[in-house]
Amino acid sequence: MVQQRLLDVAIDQFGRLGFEGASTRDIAGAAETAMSSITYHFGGKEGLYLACADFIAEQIVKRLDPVFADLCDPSALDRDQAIEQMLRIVDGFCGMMIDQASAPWARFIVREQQAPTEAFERLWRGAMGPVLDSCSAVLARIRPDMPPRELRAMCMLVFGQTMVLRAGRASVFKALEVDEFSAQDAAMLRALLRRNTFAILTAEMEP
Amino acid sequence: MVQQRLLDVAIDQFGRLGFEGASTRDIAGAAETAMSSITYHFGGKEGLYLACADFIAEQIVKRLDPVFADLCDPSALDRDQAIEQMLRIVDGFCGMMIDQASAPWARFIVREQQAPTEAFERLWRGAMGPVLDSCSAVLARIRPDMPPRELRAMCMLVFGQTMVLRAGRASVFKALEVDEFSAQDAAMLRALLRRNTFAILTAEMEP
DNA sequence: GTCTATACTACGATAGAC
DNA sequence: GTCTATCGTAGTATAGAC
Repeated sequence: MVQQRLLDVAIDQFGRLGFEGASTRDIAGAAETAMSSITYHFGGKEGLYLACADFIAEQIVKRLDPVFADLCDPSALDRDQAIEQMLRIVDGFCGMMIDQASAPWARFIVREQQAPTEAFERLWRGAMGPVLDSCSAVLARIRPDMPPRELRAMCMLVFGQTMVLRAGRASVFKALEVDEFSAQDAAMLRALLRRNTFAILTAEMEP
Repeated sequence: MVQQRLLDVAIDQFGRLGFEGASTRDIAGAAETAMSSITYHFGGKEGLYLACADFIAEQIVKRLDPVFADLCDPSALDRDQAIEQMLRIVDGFCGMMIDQASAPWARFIVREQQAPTEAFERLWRGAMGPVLDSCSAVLARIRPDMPPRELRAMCMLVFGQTMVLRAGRASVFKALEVDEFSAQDAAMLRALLRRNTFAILTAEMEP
């Protein structure tokens, strides 16, 4: 499928070089098609860019689906169940962040966050917003005292611990003195993350 | 100073548009000088880019200096002092991440991390590496049982919580339903972060 | 639907006046 | 040191063949 090949290459190129830096010539070339296919299928460079955002949102939802599948009604969870659920969610994020498959998506998204455009709106509405809603619903069962905005902020901070594995990957590599994560590294990071998250979720309110 | 104006504009443009996306014409124009000044002062586009990295590293070290100033010998700290020190460091990071002044640096750095070049080496050697070393030395006093690589990984995860405030700022804004951080938002985030960090640092080793 | 060919614009680098 | 002028290259878009 030409469209799919174009999307795959475009996500990679836009992620690495940015919207302005990527060239439709190169994208079409790497997708082994003519430059004018972009115009035909997506209406131009910008249309291709937005289609990338939509596609990524779709993929993220698909990737996280198993994590959220058995979470039909968060308000039915008791505290311990909610904690266990939250640990599973964070571990799911962590897996996605460590996984090589998320690299192109992550590059694209991280770049969008720095200077958000219409593409970010689509990413948020399509994937990130719904995920945050689910997370804060679970967290609300653990911290019933917390106001909604604080719950959401808390989710973002916890999420930040996993995000650094992607958005700050070059630094994490330097810190661990490696060029890629070994299975042992991944296991260590997951274990640390689970422990940190558990500590955060179960801490007393007043330090 | 023409050089300084060029650096300021270049950090902004490179951060927003990437190396390939930014144009020396626009940079020179916004810095109110001729395009050929870039060749004269920095040897070309790439020289300017690397000079940006060096300048940012310098600024970060300067910005964090008060936080690390009274940390001459981390190995002399007892556990409680080390915890207090770590909380101060994280709060310092948090302040830097929330501060508008760090926005252009962050854009530049986050972009570099996605596809590291020589500029990232300079950022790491100049600022991030030394900061990590200091942090893990302090953390070692709190977790004397932890192997060095795990200490460094732990620092990165804790750091991730603050990094999300910059690298994932667009998402945090969405989560809090704002367009910029109010003083109250900043205070809430700092308080949450302090509490989370305290919980992580003082948690039992086995969850 | 997919390609080739082409029009038009903007890019980085540099030579040379001042 | 700073500017203007210009060269060669690479960008997007589009018209038209097949």
